[in-house]
Amino acid sequence: MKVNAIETTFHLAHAIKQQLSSQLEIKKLSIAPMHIRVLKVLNKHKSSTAIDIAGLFKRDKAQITRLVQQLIEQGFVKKEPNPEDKRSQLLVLTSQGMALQKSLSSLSDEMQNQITKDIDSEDLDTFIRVAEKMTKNLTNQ
Amino acid sequence: MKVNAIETTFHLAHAIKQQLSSQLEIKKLSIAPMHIRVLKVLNKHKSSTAIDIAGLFKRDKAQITRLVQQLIEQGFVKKEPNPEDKRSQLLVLTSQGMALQKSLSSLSDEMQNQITKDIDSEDLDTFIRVAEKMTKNLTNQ
DNA sequence: TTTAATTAGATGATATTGTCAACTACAATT
DNA sequence: AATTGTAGTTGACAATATCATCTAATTAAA
Repeated sequence: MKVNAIETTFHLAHAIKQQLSSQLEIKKLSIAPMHIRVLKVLNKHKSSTAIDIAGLFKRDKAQITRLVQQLIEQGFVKKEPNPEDKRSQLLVLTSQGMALQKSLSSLSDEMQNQITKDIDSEDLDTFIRVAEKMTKNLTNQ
Repeated sequence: MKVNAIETTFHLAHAIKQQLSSQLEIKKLSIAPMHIRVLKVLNKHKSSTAIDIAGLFKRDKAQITRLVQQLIEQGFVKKEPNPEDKRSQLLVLTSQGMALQKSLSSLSDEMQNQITKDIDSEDLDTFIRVAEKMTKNLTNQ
């Protein structure tokens, strides 16, 4: 039977979201997946702007504005002036945000281990390489 | 640099959705991704019930009720009594639904070709196998 | 250098996807 | 016959996403 890469990807993405939300509930972390991804970016690339994040995730900037607003309301992120451009602001984790990011990062590691269980590392590399190539095939067409 | 299977999957799933919606717009097909997936299932497995679809996609049955209601309103699906259970109904494509499915299926084939371009078939098999294993790792835990 | 075009971000409107709880009607179990 | 379970519906609501429009600031062009 011919199997479909699109359908397979949708299934996997949905399974990840469900497992993530169940793990978040267990750990009493009340935060949505997209917020988690934003925190992760801000932790890795210090001093990103909203546009940087929009570009990274290929999302509309309006969505990023709202995600960031909510993270600020919750006290996980703060804005700092961007010396290079007065239109934009640098987004920085607060100490609360850093603490949350630490918990989220260990949860993410656990999930990563669960997902990749009994998959050999060569196959895993192939999976990543193929997934990235597919993404490229779709966006650079 | 360590790459993350979760993030990679999210990127791919999003790229697929964006490309799909852009292709649908080009082809003047005004239908949402989940509706497409439901039509596809009804085309393949004749006489499915709402619960079958919910199980297949691992979605809440409330969502399936609404997807099906919309497909019925649009004239693509009809309900037929289920002789085996008066609580449920068999969901069947109308002739309009079959016609739409045909267009969607060729669009899906085109996208499948685009996605898998310059990926050798062994790597593609590995991708599918690994993705399915990951999904299993997440759901059967 | 003034004008014109572009860009960063915010905001309103709206669509899609998803879940949970409560309900009805029917089916299966005890 | 009474209880329990299941199929599907409905209401409420959250999360994700995009589009159009606006402002203020920046950059490019005249």
